Amino acid sequence: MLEEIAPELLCHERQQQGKKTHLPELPHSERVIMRFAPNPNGPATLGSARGIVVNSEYARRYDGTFILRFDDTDPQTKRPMLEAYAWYLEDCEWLGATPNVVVNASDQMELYYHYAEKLIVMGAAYVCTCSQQHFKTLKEAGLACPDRDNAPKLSMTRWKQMLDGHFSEKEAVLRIKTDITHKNPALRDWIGFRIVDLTHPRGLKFRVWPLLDFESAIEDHALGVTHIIRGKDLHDSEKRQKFLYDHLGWDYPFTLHWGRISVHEFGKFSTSALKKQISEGLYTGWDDPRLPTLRALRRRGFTPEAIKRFIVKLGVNESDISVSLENLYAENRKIVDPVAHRYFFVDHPVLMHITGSSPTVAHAPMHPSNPNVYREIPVEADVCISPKDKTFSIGDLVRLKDLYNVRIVSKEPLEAEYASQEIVKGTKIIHWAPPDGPLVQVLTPSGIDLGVGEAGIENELDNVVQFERYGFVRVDKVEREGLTKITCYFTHR
RNA sequence: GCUCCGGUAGUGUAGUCCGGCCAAUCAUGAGGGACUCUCACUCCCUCGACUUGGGUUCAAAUCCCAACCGGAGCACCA
Repeated sequence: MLEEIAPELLCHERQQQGKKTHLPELPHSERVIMRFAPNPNGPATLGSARGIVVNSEYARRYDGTFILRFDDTDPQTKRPMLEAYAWYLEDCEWLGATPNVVVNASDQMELYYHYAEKLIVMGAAYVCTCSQQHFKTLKEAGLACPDRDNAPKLSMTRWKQMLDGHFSEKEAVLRIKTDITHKNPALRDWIGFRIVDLTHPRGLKFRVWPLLDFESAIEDHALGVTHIIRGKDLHDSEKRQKFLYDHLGWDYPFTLHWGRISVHEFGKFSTSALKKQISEGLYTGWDDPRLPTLRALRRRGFTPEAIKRFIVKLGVNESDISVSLENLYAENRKIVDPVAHRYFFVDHPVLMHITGSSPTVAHAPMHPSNPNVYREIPVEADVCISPKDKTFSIGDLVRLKDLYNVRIVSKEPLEAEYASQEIVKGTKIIHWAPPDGPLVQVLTPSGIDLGVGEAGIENELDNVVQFERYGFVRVDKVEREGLTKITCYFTHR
């Protein structure tokens, strides 16, 4: 209908949409194949989520293909972690970014060797036996290594020697010819392959492994990648790879870069640093609520949609950014608040003895939007309240939410007497919990809050609920033997 | 040191390509108020930015030059 009346309006709509999501339109969008290419040396973090979300969103927008590729060709320095392959896939799926294709770079070794040999034959690559230090000196002076002019045949012989064990680690590398006098030293004759005498975690027994620039360049072409979005730390990397594309007569994909992202609440983090801290016992695991991993955020009860919106709103910008999780909290709150059941939870509870009341049952709405659906909390003559709420004075009227009003008789010990039933405007309202309620511990990014909750929370396993006046939490674990014990992960206020 | 990139409110972002409609958008945040049996949600109001200095022009956030500040790469890591 609208297409018929005003097709240009629809087009406009799409433009607006692009602006609204902060992701600008991509050029050459007729055909879009994009990839996210992590090294699975640890689980996905909030930083990885940016790569997953932005790449997959673009693929979706243009009806293209989203590829998850594991750049796992370093068995040594950034050694892949076996479990992480599946974790990444899990996290992608969780974020609604199920890849159309999943590949392991380490499965493509024959392909890389094929091109290595092709380049050697072409005279575009050579085996260099300079020491690391010596080559650096030459490079900085703009001088070629003597091996650079070796005949392709000789280079090929020496390449085979790299493969068959004639050379040991560090004794020889395969370099890609660029321009030894290029004004940017970083681009001069870079290394395509090096020797690593360490079995790959996946059990692969190659000893000559490609470095990122080679692997990624070949792989992007093999997969038909059309658009690349990645960190600007790979800026020079791209220029290196373009030399390879020139050698092979290929066109380099369209690329975009983003700057470094640092999150106020997490500071700067790296997968390797986290790995170390976990092994030292600083954290309980990769899903410790204090960590910026997707597994941790999931456990804390963040919705994938909120993470997606949070990331998309950052846009794609080359400037480095420092963002607060408050933005993520706001997004998540919008999603979770309308549906999260309300419960009372009192941390570090203190007992309030109430006189003059008869046993009753409090009716508290599961959600403020519908008072007809409520929890029932039996109350005898005592409740628990939070010490934070003990700001009242003797004689003050205090409203126990959804229960009744009491008048404070004594603060030490805490005693009150029943005052009235109906709400009195202007009365301080506090939440409370029955003394015999389940034991609840809330794991927060800054520590553990121990307290008591109300019955019913144990039925919310895996759900995000709101502990009134405390914050949102995800019910993580329920132990029912004897006294009910519940473990929650703090989401946000 | 060499090479590259970036600088719009506290934070993130739109606008910069193709100067004027930008006394600069939206979100988040902060302050205030309304609503509410939550310090949540919702609604209203307020706060707050074009790094600096030159130049071009009738007109500059937008173009040019310089400076300053910030970042990245210069690994047999990704």
